[in-house]
Amino acid sequence: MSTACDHHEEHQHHGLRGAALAAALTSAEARCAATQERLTAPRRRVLELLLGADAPLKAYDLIAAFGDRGEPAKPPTVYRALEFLERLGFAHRIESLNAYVPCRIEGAHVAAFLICDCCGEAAEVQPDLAAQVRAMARATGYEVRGVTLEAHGLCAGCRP
Amino acid sequence: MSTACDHHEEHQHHGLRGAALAAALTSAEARCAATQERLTAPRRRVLELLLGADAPLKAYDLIAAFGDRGEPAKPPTVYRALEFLERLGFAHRIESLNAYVPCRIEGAHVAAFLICDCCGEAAEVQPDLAAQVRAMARATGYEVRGVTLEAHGLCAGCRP
DNA sequence: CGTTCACCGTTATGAAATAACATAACCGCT
DNA sequence: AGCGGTTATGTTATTTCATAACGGTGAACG
Repeated sequence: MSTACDHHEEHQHHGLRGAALAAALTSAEARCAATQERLTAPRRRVLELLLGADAPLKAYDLIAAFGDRGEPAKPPTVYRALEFLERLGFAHRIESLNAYVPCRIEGAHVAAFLICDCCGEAAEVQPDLAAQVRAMARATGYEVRGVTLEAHGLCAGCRP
Repeated sequence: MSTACDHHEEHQHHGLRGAALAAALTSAEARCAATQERLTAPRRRVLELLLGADAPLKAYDLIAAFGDRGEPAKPPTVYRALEFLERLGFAHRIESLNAYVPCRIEGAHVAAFLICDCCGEAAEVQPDLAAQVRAMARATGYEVRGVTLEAHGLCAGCRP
């Protein structure tokens, strides 16, 4: 599921549990309600799985974990939920991993990640690159609609 | 092959032809020779296809176009060549498209692209984001090994 | 109360990438 | 030349990732 890091002790968990998880889901419900969007059962379930995970999840990880007692979901169910969650800003796709993470930085932003190739951690950060990319785009008449920024390397815990 | 742009006349060609293509390949040979690397037949062929293309090519486009008279290559042949070309800096993978382009900016750099979602053009640019990403990384002890930056939007020719 | 629209479940298929193993070319050495 | 390590290629098969297409269901709206 994730590239395990054998030379370091277990990483701290990032996934939400119990009350924190429930609170995050309730918050998501509220944000949906505010914009006439519906956090339906499969969408909610996929968001729950993402929020509870300690590392980026692949689509087929979600498909396998979807059911309550081992029954997997059908691929379109999960892909449709992911599409919705991305559209509303609840989740991001990490292109270079074919994997998904819940959004960790609420509010308007360009999603950017520092990905550890050893332990699999993907830290979401908030770069101020809008200005630069915009400047470059303006020089050529290009209109930016979205930016993907993904750094690969080693996190502090995995550096030698 | 590329998302055609029906509301604008044909785009200028970016692909190299004839003498320019031959010169680029010869230059690549020279750069390989200087570092004890070998630009073998399949590698050269894949590079030739990338250099001649007007837009990012998918791996299976390369596989289909590989042979002289329609015979496709086997997937590993092309994937291995692409791996080599990326390692030497002759080509880049665009993660958000699952596609490949020849490197258009010689020399050390972080590859960055302004991708037009309408006509498929992918302009390589040279952002000065190393400083920013490095600063962010240093703050958390993260060691950067590579950065993917891909903007999606509309190029000047495709804007309404 | 019926239409409309978004959403869902399901089957099937398509597209992208790699595993695993066998063979061949290159290179430096004696 | 002949050997042996190394690098690259050929080949088959499989795995992983993603979407097309279609029919049914239920909330929302006049």
